[in-house]
Amino acid sequence: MTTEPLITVDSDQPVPPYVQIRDQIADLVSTGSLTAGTRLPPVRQLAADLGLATGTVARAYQELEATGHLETRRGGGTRVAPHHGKRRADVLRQHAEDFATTMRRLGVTHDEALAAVSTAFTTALPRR
Amino acid sequence: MTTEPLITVDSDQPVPPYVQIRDQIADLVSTGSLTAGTRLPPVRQLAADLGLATGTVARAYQELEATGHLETRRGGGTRVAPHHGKRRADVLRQHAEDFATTMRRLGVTHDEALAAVSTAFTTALPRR
DNA sequence: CGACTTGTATCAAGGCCTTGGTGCAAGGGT
DNA sequence: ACCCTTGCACCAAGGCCTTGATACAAGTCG
Repeated sequence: MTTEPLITVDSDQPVPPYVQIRDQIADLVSTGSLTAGTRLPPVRQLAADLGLATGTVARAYQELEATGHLETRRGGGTRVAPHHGKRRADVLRQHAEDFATTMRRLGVTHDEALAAVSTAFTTALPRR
Repeated sequence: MTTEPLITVDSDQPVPPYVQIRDQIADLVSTGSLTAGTRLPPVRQLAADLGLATGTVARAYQELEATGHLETRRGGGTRVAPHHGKRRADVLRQHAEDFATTMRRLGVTHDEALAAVSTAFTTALPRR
């Protein structure tokens, strides 16, 4: 058997393929599973592997470049962008702010929110 | 001029009207702005006020009943459900778990996450 | 410098979701 | 018991988003 496929797409899921690809790669980059400079398969190859059109994969790559996850050069391929350290911090802060905003909207206090997160962290069982 | 409209819909926004209605009411209930037993306008009236079809408002009410925010009785109107205290706790826990899951996925530590939330809470400026 | 690799642009086709409008059913209030 | 209020179901119309396929442009590498 070949190497485990980097990306998989489940057509049963309601979320469109290009989003699945985008989010999966974003995760791999954010978690460090894909290090800076790592080259990704060309759009045609990945599209062929997944049974999709090139434009679909291209859209995923494109949005990932816009968010700073990837860097692309025509003829040179697509690679993981170098500054993902700083980006992770931004992503973390963004998530924290969204969470805080939601909590305030619900009328949850600072301490209450922290306690909930702490509990969730220890309890946290992956539910996927 | 009449009383401040409880709900408003902005057709320019990309999010569909029924979602806008649903989320706004959900917020009002969660924050306690609408207390248990408070009666909401009939679907026809709210629809007329907003320039929408009855079915659109009905859908919002329906989903809110499914999530436990509201209770509806034909002929009796739609009212805020009584147990929103317990519900708020559930919602809080759910958000906390989602946040924790995301943080783990990003490889963020327990302490790091708590610090980020704490910071976000003090910084948090409403962004609407 | 030239052929090849790779991402990009474009446009039509298809599907999914949302909305309007109308008629119906259930329950409330007098 | 009756009439009225109110939510619900249904169905067709319209719009937005996504996809496929193909042709094109821009770099790369020998």
